[in-house]
Amino acid sequence: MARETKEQTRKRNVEAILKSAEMVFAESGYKGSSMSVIAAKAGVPKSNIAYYFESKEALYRQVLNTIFLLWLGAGDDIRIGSDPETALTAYIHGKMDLARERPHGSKVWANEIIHGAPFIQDYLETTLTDWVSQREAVLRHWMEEGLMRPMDPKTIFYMIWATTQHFADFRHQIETLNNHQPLDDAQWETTKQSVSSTLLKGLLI
Amino acid sequence: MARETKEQTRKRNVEAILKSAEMVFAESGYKGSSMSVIAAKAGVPKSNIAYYFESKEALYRQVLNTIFLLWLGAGDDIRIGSDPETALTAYIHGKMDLARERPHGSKVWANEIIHGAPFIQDYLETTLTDWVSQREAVLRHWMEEGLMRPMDPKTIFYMIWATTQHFADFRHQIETLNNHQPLDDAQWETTKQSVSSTLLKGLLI
DNA sequence: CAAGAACCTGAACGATCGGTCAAGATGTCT
DNA sequence: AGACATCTTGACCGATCGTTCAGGTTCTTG
Repeated sequence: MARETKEQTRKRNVEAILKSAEMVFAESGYKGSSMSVIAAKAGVPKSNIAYYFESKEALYRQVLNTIFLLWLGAGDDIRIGSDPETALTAYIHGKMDLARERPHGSKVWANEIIHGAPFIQDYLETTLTDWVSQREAVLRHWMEEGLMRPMDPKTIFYMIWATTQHFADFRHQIETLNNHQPLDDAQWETTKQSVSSTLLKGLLI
Repeated sequence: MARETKEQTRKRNVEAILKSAEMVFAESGYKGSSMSVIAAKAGVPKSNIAYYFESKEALYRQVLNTIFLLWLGAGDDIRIGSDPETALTAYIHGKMDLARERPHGSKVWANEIIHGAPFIQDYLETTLTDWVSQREAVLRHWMEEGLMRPMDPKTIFYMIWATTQHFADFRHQIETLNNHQPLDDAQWETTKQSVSSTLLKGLLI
Protein backbone atom coordinates (compact mmCIF):
# COMPACT_ATOMS: atom_id res chain seq x y z
CA MET A 1 0.00 0.00 0.00
CA ALA A 2 1.60 3.21 -1.18
CA ARG A 3 1.24 5.78 1.58
CA GLU A 4 1.50 9.49 1.04
CA THR A 5 2.38 12.12 3.59
CA LYS A 6 0.01 15.02 4.17
CA GLU A 7 2.66 17.33 2.74
CA GLN A 8 2.89 15.34 -0.49
CA THR A 9 -0.87 15.24 -0.80
CA ARG A 10 -1.14 18.98 -0.37
CA LYS A 11 1.59 19.71 -2.89
CA ARG A 12 0.15 17.33 -5.46
CA ASN A 13 -3.37 18.68 -5.16
CA VAL A 14 -2.44 22.36 -5.05
CA GLU A 15 -0.26 22.00 -8.14
CA ALA A 16 -2.92 20.08 -10.05
CA ILE A 17 -5.53 22.70 -9.18
CA LEU A 18 -3.26 25.63 -10.13
CA LYS A 19 -2.31 24.02 -13.44
CA SER A 20 -5.92 23.28 -14.26
CA ALA A 21 -7.02 26.76 -13.18
CA GLU A 22 -4.44 28.45 -15.43
CA MET A 23 -5.74 26.53 -18.45
CA VAL A 24 -9.41 27.05 -17.70
CA PHE A 25 -9.06 30.74 -16.83
CA ALA A 26 -7.12 31.24 -20.08
CA GLU A 27 -9.76 29.49 -22.15
CA SER A 28 -12.87 30.94 -20.53
CA GLY A 29 -11.93 34.06 -18.59
CA TYR A 30 -12.62 34.64 -14.90
CA LYS A 31 -16.39 34.74 -14.94
CA GLY A 32 -16.66 32.13 -17.67
CA SER A 33 -14.63 29.59 -15.71
CA SER A 34 -16.56 27.47 -13.25
CA MET A 35 -15.04 25.84 -10.22
CA SER A 36 -16.58 22.52 -11.24
CA VAL A 37 -14.76 22.54 -14.60
CA ILE A 38 -11.47 23.46 -12.91
CA ALA A 39 -12.05 20.67 -10.41
CA ALA A 40 -12.89 18.11 -13.08
CA LYS A 41 -9.77 18.96 -15.11
CA ALA A 42 -7.65 18.77 -11.95
CA GLY A 43 -9.21 15.44 -11.01
CA VAL A 44 -10.54 16.53 -7.63
CA PRO A 45 -14.05 17.19 -6.30
CA LYS A 46 -15.21 20.77 -6.42
CA SER A 47 -15.34 21.11 -2.66
CA ASN A 48 -11.72 20.05 -2.44
CA ILE A 49 -10.69 23.28 -4.16
CA ALA A 50 -12.57 25.14 -1.48
CA TYR A 51 -10.49 23.30 1.08
CA TYR A 52 -7.16 24.46 -0.38
CA PHE A 53 -8.14 27.92 -1.64
CA GLU A 54 -10.14 30.53 0.20
CA SER A 55 -12.26 31.47 -2.81
CA LYS A 56 -12.38 31.54 -6.59
CA GLU A 57 -10.87 35.02 -6.47
CA ALA A 58 -7.97 33.83 -4.31
CA LEU A 59 -7.27 30.99 -6.73
CA TYR A 60 -7.35 33.39 -9.67
CA ARG A 61 -5.05 35.86 -7.97
CA GLN A 62 -2.56 33.09 -7.23
CA VAL A 63 -2.58 32.04 -10.89
CA LEU A 64 -1.94 35.63 -11.92
CA ASN A 65 0.78 36.08 -9.34
CA THR A 66 2.67 33.03 -10.60
CA ILE A 67 2.51 34.32 -14.17
CA PHE A 68 3.53 37.80 -13.17
CA LEU A 69 6.66 36.64 -11.36
CA LEU A 70 7.62 34.49 -14.34
CA TRP A 71 7.27 37.45 -16.69
CA LEU A 72 9.29 39.87 -14.62
CA GLY A 73 12.37 37.65 -14.75
CA ALA A 74 12.63 37.76 -18.53
CA GLY A 75 14.13 41.25 -18.62
CA ASP A 76 16.98 40.75 -16.18
CA ASP A 77 19.62 41.41 -18.84
CA ILE A 78 18.47 44.96 -19.41
CA ARG A 79 21.09 46.68 -17.25
CA ILE A 80 23.39 49.65 -17.63
CA GLY A 81 26.63 48.35 -19.06
CA SER A 82 24.97 45.68 -21.16
CA ASP A 83 25.18 45.89 -24.92
CA PRO A 84 21.75 46.99 -26.20
CA GLU A 85 21.69 44.59 -29.13
CA THR A 86 22.61 41.62 -26.97
CA ALA A 87 20.32 42.53 -24.09
CA LEU A 88 17.28 43.35 -26.23
CA THR A 89 17.75 40.24 -28.38
CA ALA A 90 17.85 38.12 -25.24
CA TYR A 91 14.75 39.84 -23.89
CA ILE A 92 12.76 39.46 -27.11
CA HIS A 93 13.78 35.84 -27.59
CA GLY A 94 13.03 35.09 -23.95
CA LYS A 95 9.58 36.61 -24.20
CA MET A 96 8.93 34.77 -27.46
CA ASP A 97 9.88 31.47 -25.82
CA LEU A 98 7.61 32.21 -22.86
CA ALA A 99 4.80 32.99 -25.31
CA ARG A 100 5.20 29.57 -26.86
CA GLU A 101 5.75 27.59 -23.66
CA ARG A 102 3.29 29.34 -21.35
CA PRO A 103 0.54 30.66 -23.62
CA HIS A 104 -2.12 30.12 -20.97
CA GLY A 105 -0.41 32.46 -18.56
CA SER A 106 -0.15 35.16 -21.19
CA LYS A 107 -3.83 34.81 -22.00
CA VAL A 108 -4.92 35.10 -18.37
CA TRP A 109 -2.82 38.23 -18.03
CA ALA A 110 -4.20 39.72 -21.24
CA ASN A 111 -7.73 39.00 -20.13
CA GLU A 112 -7.17 40.66 -16.81
CA ILE A 113 -5.73 43.82 -18.36
CA ILE A 114 -8.40 44.03 -21.06
CA HIS A 115 -11.05 44.01 -18.36
CA GLY A 116 -9.30 46.86 -16.52
CA ALA A 117 -7.18 44.84 -14.05
CA PRO A 118 -10.01 44.41 -11.52
CA PHE A 119 -7.94 41.99 -9.43
CA ILE A 120 -4.30 43.02 -9.88
CA GLN A 121 -4.30 46.79 -10.10
CA ASP A 122 -1.90 46.80 -7.16
CA TYR A 123 0.67 44.79 -9.17
CA LEU A 124 0.55 47.38 -11.94
CA GLU A 125 0.98 50.29 -9.55
CA THR A 126 3.84 48.87 -7.53
CA THR A 127 5.96 46.06 -8.98
CA LEU A 128 5.38 46.74 -12.68
CA THR A 129 5.79 50.49 -12.30
CA ASP A 130 9.12 49.97 -10.56
CA TRP A 131 10.28 47.40 -13.13
CA VAL A 132 9.51 49.76 -16.00
CA SER A 133 10.98 52.77 -14.27
CA GLN A 134 14.32 51.06 -13.70
CA ARG A 135 14.63 49.76 -17.27
CA GLU A 136 13.46 53.06 -18.73
CA ALA A 137 16.59 54.60 -17.24
CA VAL A 138 18.76 51.98 -18.94
CA LEU A 139 17.21 52.69 -22.32
CA ARG A 140 17.64 56.44 -21.87
CA HIS A 141 21.27 55.81 -21.06
CA TRP A 142 21.70 53.83 -24.28
CA MET A 143 20.03 56.63 -26.24
CA GLU A 144 22.37 59.22 -24.75
CA GLU A 145 25.31 57.08 -25.82
CA GLY A 146 23.94 57.14 -29.37
CA LEU A 147 23.28 53.40 -29.45
CA MET A 148 19.53 53.66 -29.86
CA ARG A 149 17.21 55.97 -31.73
CA PRO A 150 15.76 58.55 -29.33
CA MET A 151 12.23 57.58 -28.43
CA ASP A 152 9.97 57.27 -25.39
CA PRO A 153 11.34 54.12 -23.71
CA LYS A 154 7.85 53.05 -22.65
CA THR A 155 6.77 52.89 -26.29
CA ILE A 156 9.64 50.48 -26.91
CA PHE A 157 8.47 48.18 -24.13
CA TYR A 158 4.89 48.37 -25.40
CA MET A 159 6.03 47.31 -28.87
CA ILE A 160 8.06 44.40 -27.51
CA TRP A 161 5.31 43.26 -25.16
CA ALA A 162 2.68 43.58 -27.87
CA THR A 163 4.60 41.67 -30.51
CA THR A 164 5.83 38.82 -28.34
CA GLN A 165 2.62 38.30 -26.39
CA HIS A 166 0.57 38.37 -29.58
CA PHE A 167 1.98 34.94 -30.45
CA ALA A 168 0.47 33.58 -27.24
CA ASP A 169 -2.74 35.57 -26.97
CA PHE A 170 -3.69 35.33 -30.67
CA ARG A 171 -2.28 31.84 -31.09
CA HIS A 172 -5.65 30.53 -32.20
CA GLN A 173 -5.95 33.10 -34.99
CA ILE A 174 -2.40 32.41 -36.10
CA GLU A 175 -3.08 28.67 -36.15
CA THR A 176 -6.19 29.17 -38.25
CA LEU A 177 -4.21 31.25 -40.78
CA ASN A 178 -1.46 28.58 -40.75
CA ASN A 179 -3.74 25.85 -42.17
CA HIS A 180 -5.07 25.00 -38.72
CA GLN A 181 -1.60 23.94 -37.60
CA PRO A 182 0.50 25.34 -34.75
CA LEU A 183 3.75 26.92 -35.95
CA ASP A 184 6.25 24.06 -36.13
CA ASP A 185 9.79 24.32 -34.79
CA ALA A 186 11.25 25.63 -38.05
CA GLN A 187 8.48 28.21 -38.48
CA TRP A 188 8.94 29.27 -34.89
CA GLU A 189 12.67 29.86 -35.29
CA THR A 190 12.10 31.84 -38.47
CA THR A 191 9.38 33.91 -36.84
CA LYS A 192 11.50 34.60 -33.79
CA GLN A 193 14.37 35.78 -35.99
CA SER A 194 12.09 37.96 -38.11
CA VAL A 195 10.50 39.58 -35.07
CA SER A 196 13.71 40.32 -33.24
CA SER A 197 15.65 41.49 -36.29
CA THR A 198 12.81 43.75 -37.43
CA LEU A 199 12.46 45.35 -34.01
CA LEU A 200 16.21 45.74 -33.52
CA LYS A 201 16.71 47.19 -36.98
CA GLY A 202 13.95 49.65 -36.16
CA LEU A 203 15.21 50.56 -32.71
CA LEU A 204 19.01 50.59 -32.89
CA ILE A 205 21.23 53.01 -34.76
CA MET B 1 -46.30 65.96 -28.15
CA ALA B 2 -43.22 64.73 -30.02
CA ARG B 3 -44.17 61.59 -31.89
CA GLU B 4 -41.71 59.04 -33.17
CA THR B 5 -42.19 56.62 -36.01
CA LYS B 6 -41.76 52.90 -35.39
CA GLU B 7 -38.75 52.98 -37.66
CA GLN B 8 -37.09 55.73 -35.63
CA THR B 9 -37.84 53.90 -32.40
CA ARG B 10 -36.29 50.69 -33.69
CA LYS B 11 -33.18 52.45 -34.95
CA ARG B 12 -32.70 54.39 -31.73
CA ASN B 13 -33.12 51.34 -29.51
CA VAL B 14 -31.03 48.96 -31.62
CA GLU B 15 -28.18 51.47 -31.78
CA ALA B 16 -28.31 52.16 -28.05
CA ILE B 17 -28.28 48.45 -27.28
CA LEU B 18 -25.40 47.73 -29.68
CA LYS B 19 -23.33 50.61 -28.31
CA SER B 20 -23.95 49.53 -24.74
CA ALA B 21 -23.25 45.88 -25.59
CA GLU B 22 -19.90 46.74 -27.19
CA MET B 23 -18.79 48.54 -24.05
CA VAL B 24 -20.03 45.93 -21.62
CA PHE B 25 -18.69 42.98 -23.60
CA ALA B 26 -15.32 44.74 -23.81
CA GLU B 27 -15.21 45.39 -20.08
CA SER B 28 -16.52 42.05 -18.84
CA GLY B 29 -16.21 39.46 -21.61
CA TYR B 30 -19.05 37.40 -23.00
CA LYS B 31 -19.91 35.31 -19.96
CA GLY B 32 -19.15 38.12 -17.55
CA SER B 33 -21.58 40.49 -19.24
CA SER B 34 -25.19 40.25 -18.11
CA MET B 35 -28.13 41.28 -20.21
CA SER B 36 -29.45 43.36 -17.33
CA VAL B 37 -26.27 45.46 -17.20
CA ILE B 38 -26.33 45.95 -20.97
CA ALA B 39 -29.97 46.94 -20.71
CA ALA B 40 -29.38 49.38 -17.86
CA LYS B 41 -26.49 51.08 -19.71
CA ALA B 42 -28.63 51.29 -22.87
CA GLY B 43 -31.55 52.73 -20.89
CA VAL B 44 -34.06 50.04 -21.80
CA PRO B 45 -35.65 47.19 -19.83
CA LYS B 46 -33.94 43.83 -20.11
CA SER B 47 -36.85 42.23 -21.90
CA ASN B 48 -36.69 44.91 -24.57
CA ILE B 49 -33.33 43.54 -25.70
CA ALA B 50 -35.00 40.17 -26.12
CA TYR B 51 -37.52 41.82 -28.40
CA TYR B 52 -34.87 43.22 -30.77
CA PHE B 53 -32.27 40.44 -30.55
CA GLU B 54 -32.85 36.72 -30.72
CA SER B 55 -30.45 35.91 -27.91
CA LYS B 56 -27.36 37.07 -26.04
CA GLU B 57 -25.25 35.14 -28.54
CA ALA B 58 -26.94 36.88 -31.49
CA LEU B 59 -26.29 40.28 -29.91
CA TYR B 60 -22.65 39.39 -29.28
CA ARG B 61 -22.17 38.13 -32.83
CA GLN B 62 -23.61 41.34 -34.22
CA VAL B 63 -21.21 43.40 -32.11
CA LEU B 64 -18.29 41.33 -33.39
CA ASN B 65 -19.49 41.55 -36.97
CA THR B 66 -19.63 45.34 -36.83
CA ILE B 67 -16.09 45.50 -35.46
CA PHE B 68 -14.80 43.02 -37.98
CA LEU B 69 -16.11 44.95 -40.98
CA LEU B 70 -14.62 48.15 -39.58
CA TRP B 71 -11.21 46.50 -39.22
CA LEU B 72 -11.12 45.00 -42.68
CA GLY B 73 -11.45 48.38 -44.34
CA ALA B 74 -8.27 49.76 -42.78
CA GLY B 75 -5.98 47.89 -45.19
CA ASP B 76 -7.53 48.96 -48.46
CA ASP B 77 -4.39 50.78 -49.59
CA ILE B 78 -2.30 47.63 -49.64
CA ARG B 79 -2.51 46.95 -53.38
CA ILE B 80 -0.07 46.01 -56.08
CA GLY B 81 1.18 49.26 -57.57
CA SER B 82 1.06 51.17 -54.29
CA ASP B 83 4.26 52.41 -52.76
CA PRO B 84 5.06 50.18 -49.75
CA GLU B 85 6.16 53.01 -47.48
CA THR B 86 3.04 55.04 -48.22
CA ALA B 87 0.63 52.10 -48.03
CA LEU B 88 2.06 50.60 -44.85
CA THR B 89 2.26 53.98 -43.14
CA ALA B 90 -1.39 54.59 -43.96
CA TYR B 91 -2.32 51.13 -42.69
CA ILE B 92 -0.41 51.48 -39.42
CA HIS B 93 -1.70 54.98 -38.76
CA GLY B 94 -5.22 53.90 -39.63
CA LYS B 95 -5.06 50.97 -37.24
CA MET B 96 -3.57 53.17 -34.52
CA ASP B 97 -6.41 55.65 -34.93
CA LEU B 98 -8.95 52.84 -34.74
CA ALA B 99 -7.26 51.58 -31.59
CA ARG B 100 -7.73 54.98 -30.00
CA GLU B 101 -11.21 55.70 -31.27
CA ARG B 102 -12.75 52.24 -30.97
CA PRO B 103 -10.88 50.52 -28.14
CA HIS B 104 -13.96 48.59 -27.05
CA GLY B 105 -14.27 46.87 -30.38
CA SER B 106 -10.63 45.83 -30.29
CA LYS B 107 -11.07 44.43 -26.79
CA VAL B 108 -14.12 42.37 -27.73
CA TRP B 109 -12.21 40.94 -30.67
CA ALA B 110 -9.15 40.16 -28.56
CA ASN B 111 -11.30 38.46 -25.98
CA GLU B 112 -12.97 36.33 -28.58
CA ILE B 113 -9.67 35.20 -30.11
CA ILE B 114 -8.03 34.55 -26.75
CA HIS B 115 -10.88 32.21 -25.89
CA GLY B 116 -10.43 30.31 -29.16
CA ALA B 117 -12.96 32.14 -31.35
CA PRO B 118 -15.95 30.08 -30.12
CA PHE B 119 -18.43 32.33 -31.93
CA ILE B 120 -16.62 33.68 -35.01
CA GLN B 121 -14.43 30.83 -36.23
CA ASP B 122 -16.22 31.09 -39.57
CA TYR B 123 -15.02 34.71 -39.98
CA LEU B 124 -11.44 33.61 -39.50
CA GLU B 125 -11.72 30.77 -41.98
CA THR B 126 -13.42 32.70 -44.75
CA THR B 127 -13.21 36.49 -44.80
CA LEU B 128 -10.01 36.94 -42.81
CA THR B 129 -8.21 34.11 -44.63
CA ASP B 130 -9.09 35.70 -47.98
CA TRP B 131 -8.09 39.19 -46.82
CA VAL B 132 -4.69 37.95 -45.64
CA SER B 133 -4.14 35.81 -48.70
CA GLN B 134 -4.69 38.73 -51.07
CA ARG B 135 -2.42 41.14 -49.20
CA GLU B 136 0.23 38.49 -48.72
CA ALA B 137 0.61 38.45 -52.49
CA VAL B 138 1.10 42.21 -52.52
CA LEU B 139 3.86 42.02 -49.91
CA ARG B 140 5.60 39.19 -51.78
CA HIS B 141 5.50 41.35 -54.87
CA TRP B 142 7.16 44.22 -53.02
CA MET B 143 9.82 41.86 -51.72
CA GLU B 144 10.57 40.58 -55.21
CA GLU B 145 11.00 44.17 -56.33
CA GLY B 146 13.58 44.62 -53.57
CA LEU B 147 11.49 47.18 -51.71
CA MET B 148 11.05 45.12 -48.55
CA ARG B 149 13.23 42.75 -46.57
CA PRO B 150 12.31 39.16 -47.47
CA MET B 151 10.18 37.70 -44.69
CA ASP B 152 7.03 35.65 -44.19
CA PRO B 153 4.32 38.23 -44.99
CA LYS B 154 2.03 36.82 -42.29
CA THR B 155 4.64 37.65 -39.65
CA ILE B 156 4.54 41.25 -40.83
CA PHE B 157 0.80 41.42 -40.40
CA TYR B 158 1.04 39.81 -36.96
CA MET B 159 3.56 42.44 -35.88
CA ILE B 160 1.41 45.30 -37.16
CA TRP B 161 -1.78 43.89 -35.64
CA ALA B 162 -0.05 43.17 -32.34
CA THR B 163 1.53 46.59 -31.99
CA THR B 164 -1.44 48.69 -33.02
CA GLN B 165 -4.09 46.70 -31.16
CA HIS B 166 -1.96 46.67 -28.01
CA PHE B 167 -2.73 50.36 -27.55
CA ALA B 168 -6.44 49.49 -27.38
CA ASP B 169 -6.37 46.15 -25.59
CA PHE B 170 -3.75 47.12 -22.99
CA ARG B 171 -4.92 50.70 -22.73
CA HIS B 172 -5.55 50.30 -19.02
CA GLN B 173 -2.00 49.12 -18.33
CA ILE B 174 -0.59 51.94 -20.46
CA GLU B 175 -2.71 54.47 -18.59
CA THR B 176 -1.52 53.16 -15.25
CA LEU B 177 2.10 53.50 -16.36
CA ASN B 178 1.34 57.01 -17.67
CA ASN B 179 0.48 58.40 -14.20
CA HIS B 180 -3.09 57.13 -14.48
CA GLN B 181 -3.72 59.41 -17.45
CA PRO B 182 -4.75 58.46 -20.98
CA LEU B 183 -2.17 59.39 -23.59
CA ASP B 184 -2.92 63.00 -24.53
CA ASP B 185 -3.01 64.23 -28.13
CA ALA B 186 0.69 65.12 -28.22
CA GLN B 187 1.75 61.81 -26.67
CA TRP B 188 -0.47 59.98 -29.12
CA GLU B 189 1.05 61.65 -32.15
CA THR B 190 4.55 60.94 -30.87
CA THR B 191 3.68 57.32 -30.16
CA LYS B 192 2.08 56.86 -33.57
CA GLN B 193 5.19 58.27 -35.26
CA SER B 194 7.52 56.09 -33.17
CA VAL B 195 5.54 52.93 -33.88
CA SER B 196 5.23 53.46 -37.60
CA SER B 197 8.81 54.65 -38.13
CA THR B 198 10.23 51.78 -36.08
CA LEU B 199 8.23 49.17 -37.98
CA LEU B 200 8.96 50.71 -41.37
CA LYS B 201 12.67 51.05 -40.64
CA GLY B 202 12.66 47.39 -39.67
CA LEU B 203 10.64 46.17 -42.63
CA LEU B 204 11.74 48.26 -45.61
CA ILE B 205 15.08 48.23 -47.40
C1' DC C 1 -2.04 2.91 20.44
C1' DA C 2 -4.89 6.71 21.37
C1' DA C 3 -5.98 11.54 20.52
C1' DG C 4 -6.08 15.05 17.48
C1' DA C 5 -4.95 17.48 13.28
C1' DA C 6 -5.40 17.44 8.45
C1' DC C 7 -7.86 16.00 4.56
C1' DC C 8 -12.01 14.70 1.89
C1' DT C 9 -16.69 15.16 -0.15
C1' DG C 10 -21.83 14.79 -1.15
C1' DA C 11 -25.58 17.56 -0.27
C1' DA C 12 -27.63 21.72 0.08
C1' DC C 13 -28.15 27.11 -0.02
C1' DG C 14 -28.97 31.70 -1.75
C1' DA C 15 -27.88 34.46 -5.67
C1' DT C 16 -27.79 35.44 -10.41
C1' DC C 17 -28.32 34.29 -15.00
C1' DG C 18 -30.68 34.10 -19.97
C1' DG C 19 -34.92 33.50 -21.74
C1' DT C 20 -40.23 33.40 -21.84
C1' DC C 21 -44.73 35.23 -21.79
C1' DA C 22 -49.06 37.57 -21.19
C1' DA C 23 -51.11 41.87 -21.14
C1' DG C 24 -51.06 46.62 -22.07
C1' DA C 25 -49.44 50.85 -24.81
C1' DT C 26 -48.32 53.11 -29.13
C1' DG C 27 -47.88 53.96 -33.99
C1' DT C 28 -49.64 52.62 -38.88
C1' DC C 29 -52.75 51.87 -42.46
C1' DT C 30 -57.19 51.94 -44.86
C1' DA D 1 -61.96 56.12 -36.61
C1' DG D 2 -61.23 51.35 -36.31
C1' DA D 3 -58.38 47.19 -37.19
C1' DC D 4 -53.95 45.69 -36.81
C1' DA D 5 -49.00 45.33 -36.44
C1' DT D 6 -45.38 46.81 -33.60
C1' DC D 7 -43.41 47.97 -29.36
C1' DT D 8 -43.01 47.69 -24.10
C1' DT D 9 -42.51 45.63 -19.65
C1' DG D 10 -42.81 43.31 -15.02
C1' DA D 11 -43.15 38.87 -13.39
C1' DC D 12 -41.62 34.41 -13.59
C1' DC D 13 -38.94 29.91 -14.77
C1' DG D 14 -35.34 26.43 -14.85
C1' DA D 15 -30.39 26.21 -14.82
C1' DT D 16 -26.00 27.19 -13.06
C1' DC D 17 -22.96 29.37 -10.08
C1' DG D 18 -19.64 29.91 -5.73
C1' DT D 19 -19.74 28.72 -1.24
C1' DT D 20 -20.88 26.34 3.15
C1' DC D 21 -21.02 22.52 6.18
C1' DA D 22 -21.59 18.27 8.59
C1' DG D 23 -19.69 13.93 8.95
C1' DG D 24 -16.42 10.70 7.55
C1' DT D 25 -11.47 9.14 6.42
C1' DT D 26 -6.46 9.33 6.67
C1' DC D 27 -2.21 10.63 8.56
C1' DT D 28 0.68 12.57 12.41
C1' DT D 29 2.13 13.16 17.00
C1' DG D 30 3.21 12.00 21.80
